[in-house]
Amino acid sequence: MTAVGNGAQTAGRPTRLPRSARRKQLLAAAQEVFVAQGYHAAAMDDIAERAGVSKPVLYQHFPGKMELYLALLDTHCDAIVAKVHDAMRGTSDNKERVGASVRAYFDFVDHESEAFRLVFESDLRNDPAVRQRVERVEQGCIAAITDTIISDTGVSRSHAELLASGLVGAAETAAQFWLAGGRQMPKAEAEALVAALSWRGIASFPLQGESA
Amino acid sequence: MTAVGNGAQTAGRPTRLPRSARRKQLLAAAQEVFVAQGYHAAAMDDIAERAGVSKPVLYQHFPGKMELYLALLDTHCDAIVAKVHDAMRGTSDNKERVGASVRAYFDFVDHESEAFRLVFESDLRNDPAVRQRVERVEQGCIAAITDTIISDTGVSRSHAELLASGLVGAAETAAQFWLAGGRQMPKAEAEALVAALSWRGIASFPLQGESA
DNA sequence: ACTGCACGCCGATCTTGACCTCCACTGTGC
DNA sequence: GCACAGTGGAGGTCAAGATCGGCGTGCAGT
Repeated sequence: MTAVGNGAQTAGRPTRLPRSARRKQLLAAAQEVFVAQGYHAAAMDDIAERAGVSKPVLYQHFPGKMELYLALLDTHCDAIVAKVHDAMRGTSDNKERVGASVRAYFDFVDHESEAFRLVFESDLRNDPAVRQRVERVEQGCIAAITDTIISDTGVSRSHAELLASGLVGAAETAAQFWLAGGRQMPKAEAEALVAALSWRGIASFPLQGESA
Repeated sequence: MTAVGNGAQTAGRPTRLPRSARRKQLLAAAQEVFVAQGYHAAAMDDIAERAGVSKPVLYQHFPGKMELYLALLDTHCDAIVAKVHDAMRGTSDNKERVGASVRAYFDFVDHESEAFRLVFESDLRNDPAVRQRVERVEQGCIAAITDTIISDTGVSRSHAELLASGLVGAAETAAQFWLAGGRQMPKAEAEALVAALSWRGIASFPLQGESA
């Protein structure tokens, strides 16, 4: 659908690309196929065909299917964590922070839904290398929020982490739901709703110290 | 680890089981292998060996790997939805409902972590049949909560669904986090924390009607 | 401008691994 | 003592990841 570079290229014109450009094009094609089919169902033939090249070219750029996938994953893994970090550092108003975090997730889903699905709907979580990276993303997001929760509410680290995981899960699942439902609601409206839910949930926490 | 029925059985004693019992045992063995290895990495040989039988027996009970997996999935899919439904119908106090729902997730994770991982960490979400079932689970949970939200707050269905997805995501992710972290906190404590977060988030919603 | 070279690319192929069935054995009822 | 039902291990098939000999194109040197 959203054509990669040159898409299905003319049979008579085998375009000759410099290595760097070819590599980027291959990554783009691989991303489309991996997202559409999942890792296992995606065949190297599909990726090569999508890029308009043959398989040997693929193997001249990447040692194997797994390395190709990991290269893609690494490209996007830091993005969402960085966005959440920015949301935390961008302001000192906690309500704003919650809103910005939620917006970060929805932005990610809205503008980079492919990357989102690649990271959060990966069918390779069983693989140690992939698992490590995906968990690192969620851990990173949770950690960023955890620190703020601790410094502003004083709850214990373990409690703060659990709360942060809940908030992250809410934003993540809601964003995913909004995307899966076909964006049936303006993005800003969905963001506001989830932000309100999250903020009301977390806002009053310092008031009631929880007993162990 | 958690031995299935008779575990690795003695080579000299080919135990003879009635069909029903054999089937249940095969399902149990398959569940262990699928959870431990994931669908793709799990080999039919492994499952047969784990059950202490040979492959033909497996194929006399299930037509193929996929059917075996689906049978397993179907066994557990309804469980979590039913628990959430029960949580909704068990009381008319909404705070209790939130607590019971959260407890449902944590119970599921605590007592049936294998089933949980089977459903929520499946590496077959791309397969239409599996995708349908997993989405049906989440849709079912969301729907159960959605109805209550609508009838008690009067927000529009689309808004209620998004809120419900957020709550479900919070419970699900928090439970997963709690499990992944090695249950570093008493279950009741974690439940109470997440329930408090969710309840504070959703409780005051009717008060502030959101503009369309 | 003509020729030889080097390089990126492609079609066809190999091999592995996993799902799915066929021949020999063992224990039981008459 | 004998037939028989059900089990266990060895093999077929196929898909998909990974790889070799040819081809065409752009460039340097005379």
